[in-house]
Amino acid sequence: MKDKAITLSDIAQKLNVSIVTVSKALRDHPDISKQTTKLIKKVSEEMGYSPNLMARNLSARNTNTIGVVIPKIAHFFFGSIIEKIYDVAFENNYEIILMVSQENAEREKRHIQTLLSMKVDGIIISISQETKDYEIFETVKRRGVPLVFMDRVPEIGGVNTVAVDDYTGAYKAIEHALNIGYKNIGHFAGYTKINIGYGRSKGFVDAMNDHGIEVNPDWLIEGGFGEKYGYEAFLKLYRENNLPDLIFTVTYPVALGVYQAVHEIGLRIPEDIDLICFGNAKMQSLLSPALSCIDQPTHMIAEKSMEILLENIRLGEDFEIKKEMIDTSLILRETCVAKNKSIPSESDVQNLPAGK
Amino acid sequence: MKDKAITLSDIAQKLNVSIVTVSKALRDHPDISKQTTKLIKKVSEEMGYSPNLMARNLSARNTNTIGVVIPKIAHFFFGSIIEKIYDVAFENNYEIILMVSQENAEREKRHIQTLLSMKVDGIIISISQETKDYEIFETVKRRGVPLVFMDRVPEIGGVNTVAVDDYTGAYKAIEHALNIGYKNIGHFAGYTKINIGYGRSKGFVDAMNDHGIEVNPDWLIEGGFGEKYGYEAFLKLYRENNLPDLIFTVTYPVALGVYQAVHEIGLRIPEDIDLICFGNAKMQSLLSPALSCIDQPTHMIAEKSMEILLENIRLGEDFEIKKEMIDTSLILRETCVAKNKSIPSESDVQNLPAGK
DNA sequence: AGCAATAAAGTAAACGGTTAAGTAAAAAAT
DNA sequence: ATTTTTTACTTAACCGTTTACTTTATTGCT
Repeated sequence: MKDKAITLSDIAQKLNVSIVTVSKALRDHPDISKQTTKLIKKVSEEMGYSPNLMARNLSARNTNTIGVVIPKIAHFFFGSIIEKIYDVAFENNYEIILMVSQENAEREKRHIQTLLSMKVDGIIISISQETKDYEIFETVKRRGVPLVFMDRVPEIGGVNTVAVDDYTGAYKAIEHALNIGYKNIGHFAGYTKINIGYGRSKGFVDAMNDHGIEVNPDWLIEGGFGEKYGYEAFLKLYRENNLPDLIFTVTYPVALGVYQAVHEIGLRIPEDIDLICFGNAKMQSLLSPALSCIDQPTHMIAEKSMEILLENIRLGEDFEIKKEMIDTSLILRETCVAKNKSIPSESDVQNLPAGK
Repeated sequence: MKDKAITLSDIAQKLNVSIVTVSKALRDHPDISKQTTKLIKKVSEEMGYSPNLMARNLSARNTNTIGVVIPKIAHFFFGSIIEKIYDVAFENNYEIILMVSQENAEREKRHIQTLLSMKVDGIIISISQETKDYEIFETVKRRGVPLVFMDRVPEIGGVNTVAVDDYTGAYKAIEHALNIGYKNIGHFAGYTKINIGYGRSKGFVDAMNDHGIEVNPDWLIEGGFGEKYGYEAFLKLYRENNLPDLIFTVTYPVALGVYQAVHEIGLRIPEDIDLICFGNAKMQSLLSPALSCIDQPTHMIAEKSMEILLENIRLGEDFEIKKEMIDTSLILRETCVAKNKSIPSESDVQNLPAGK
């Protein structure tokens, strides 16, 4: 009942030529005459031939495949990065093998090993919250597999990185907050072991200090990058009756967690507690109030990462390590616009629905 | 500088045994003694061996790999389905090859061909908006590759499907709307060629008719499943000065588009225009007002799809086609709760941040 | 006309594994 | 003590391609 897949050999037999002739013809090799090539292509089309990629990759030793490892997928930030990566890959005739670590270092390691086993031509990775052991990355380097760290980068040398300028982004946001009159500012900082946590946190602290304000240690809470952490951190402060006037959250999900908690308690944003976060998402402008943020252009992160990786793949040993820093911009909506007073924001043009 | 990857042959040479012995030992084949097995495993560990999956899959003719094709990825619905699929695959020692069609039929077809070329063990697909030609799916069937259609299913027989009970979900929602007093109800219906569009639309129409209300054709607008369509459809009605009291949107992004337009115009939800949509997303409860919806359990969709596919893979020819229907539930928040009057909703327990 | 160059194929080997079919030595059965 | 079975390996063949090297016929050049 079920058709076996057509192979080069089937076509060769039918046409009474050798397998190699077919193989060459299908790849427009000059060895084969125009005529024969045309015939072979026609017949293999008719027979419904599709190459066995396992065999091809095995023998050709490159797979035209890129491995991507991310910590989470059902999140706007990674979702849109991934979407762009897929698009760029498609344009360049590469396939993507996507792995999701679920913020688990052990799983991340296994995924990378699998990618190596699959002989991907290169790897883009955004490391998990818990990744501490960088040994596996050394292995990747030793294998000569091009590697780009994206957004979350470890502190090791000799690797390509595409990171957001977390420090400056956070600094600018806090500076703005101070300018409109805030002094009691808290920070939900996530994991400060990772560059993004560290950079944002440092930007916060420096901005405060540079403006002569001391950071209240009770208001600088570490934890994670997800909603749960924002939710709990806020409840903790609330229960202690020790709320700042403004909270700067390390990610947008953390801010959502705060929204959730604030909603449940029955407080109002920004009157009772004001908020700003690092990271933009389409729907922030639809929150009530619309959430101001530091925008990190996900498409640019994805494009740059792919650009660097593809070039690294092309040049091989001749490629020189690149460290890319992506600029952020402050998007002000209805939070953090005036101390304890909400004013309508300018319409947020960037968030218009994207064209098809 | 760069290490070549270790192969079976390297290990065999070092230990003065044959390649086959190593291959068998690593897979705990009974042919090889406990002792030798242990030694071989130890040595290959030390040497950092990792199997070449291309080679393995080529000769073993199964890849332990599942292909997944979805139309979009940076959307909550697909994002969370994918996340769950990855988890289930991981637990079952399968790899996922994810392809994103971007709602493009041509691209979808190419992706499926690639998956066939990659010799995936099975395919899960949610077809694009525009897919009309089902020929490629026949090819998949003929090749004997297990196939599951998920959420968006075509009208062809003899295939596994996991679909949401769109009709009943829509029907119940409209019935509720009618019960609280709405009569002038519009529907942004997306593509009614696809099951999800068709089912939801039919549920809407039948519920209206069964309650003795005629559907106003001006208020039944077809288009797409994205924000842009919701945005534009709403503006169109607004400009024509022909707004219904309540709009039921085919997806959650369409509703977001409406929110966007409503915001920009300066109208209020639900006072000026009320809204309910098909599809749930974590952040809907944080919108203002919190958006009521028909919840489709993404995790269940993902789990069922994987369950059916894995069983189909296991049983092969003996497997009997399965058609799974997933129930929905109505989640009422702050929209569509009382005609032209917003009341606070019960707290939405399901949307508490998920535990780590 | 004679010989090198070129065009259009074909052959052999390799890619790194797996599976099936031997084989020699050791253990068990008669 | 001889045959049979089991144990522990090895050799050969194959998975479906590609690449490097030959072969054969044709063309071009002097």
